[in-house]
Amino acid sequence: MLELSFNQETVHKLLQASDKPLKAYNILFETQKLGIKSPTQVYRALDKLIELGKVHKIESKNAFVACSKINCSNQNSTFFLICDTCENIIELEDQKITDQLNKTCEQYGSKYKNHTIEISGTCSDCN
Amino acid sequence: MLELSFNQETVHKLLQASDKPLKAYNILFETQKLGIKSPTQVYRALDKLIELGKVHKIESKNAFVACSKINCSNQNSTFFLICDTCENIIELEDQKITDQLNKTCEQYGSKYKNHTIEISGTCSDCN
DNA sequence: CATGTAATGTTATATTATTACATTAATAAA
DNA sequence: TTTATTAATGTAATAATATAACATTACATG
Repeated sequence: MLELSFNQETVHKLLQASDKPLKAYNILFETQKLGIKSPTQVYRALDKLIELGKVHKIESKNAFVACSKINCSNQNSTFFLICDTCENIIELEDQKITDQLNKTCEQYGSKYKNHTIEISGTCSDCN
Repeated sequence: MLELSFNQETVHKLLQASDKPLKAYNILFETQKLGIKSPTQVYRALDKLIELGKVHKIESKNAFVACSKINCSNQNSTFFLICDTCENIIELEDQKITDQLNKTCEQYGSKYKNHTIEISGTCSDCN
């Protein structure tokens, strides 16, 4: 799996070109001119891209963004600042937060696998 | 708004009685015998309960849990440990994490409003 | 008891996501 | 280079999640 397939590449490029998270059906509409025809195709591409760490799902918005790092693994300390006003999104890493979460998990005897961390607010431009 | 309405109470009680997050349509099926008839009614009750801090939405699962504290406000430091295996969920608060997140927001000039923090893994019983 | 707000009931529909199954492409092992 | 295997595709149908719209009823409070 060195290279992305056509559908994967198409979806990935669209996400990379966007400064906001995109919803699956918006991705579908945008890529229909390029040959993608059904939701299934979009979701399959997204699944793969997420697995590869090239795309993240924003759970609180049911939307998807291209990874802004080189390539995230699932085990990363990634989290998001999301602007309520302009929908801009910043992807961040902070080992301190992940360490703290790990510590908490240990206290409860839980084995940490991965996380969703999404902060809503207003970005510097909007407040 | 001292007391919950019938629909709100019905949905709240069901969630309180459950040790797992419940999905909206499961709530609907369970409460149909009690008089609730449509998705709208369930979602309306959930919206209100969330607003009151009596229920939380688990974004990564599109499911809902009763707040295990007295009553969370939205500004709380709440987060969740979710077991992938048994679906058990633990609601926690940790001011340190929230402080850290706030600090990060400040660095980016963002104004923190609220957050979604969901940790997946396996609980002490399942690992 | 009038008035405004909150909640309800009901129907329809929008949005998000998956299943199922047949086919084609790509990879790599014999 | 054929064959086996895995990955990706195409297509249609449908499941699961959530909201819109509008008419009505309950209810707090001034």
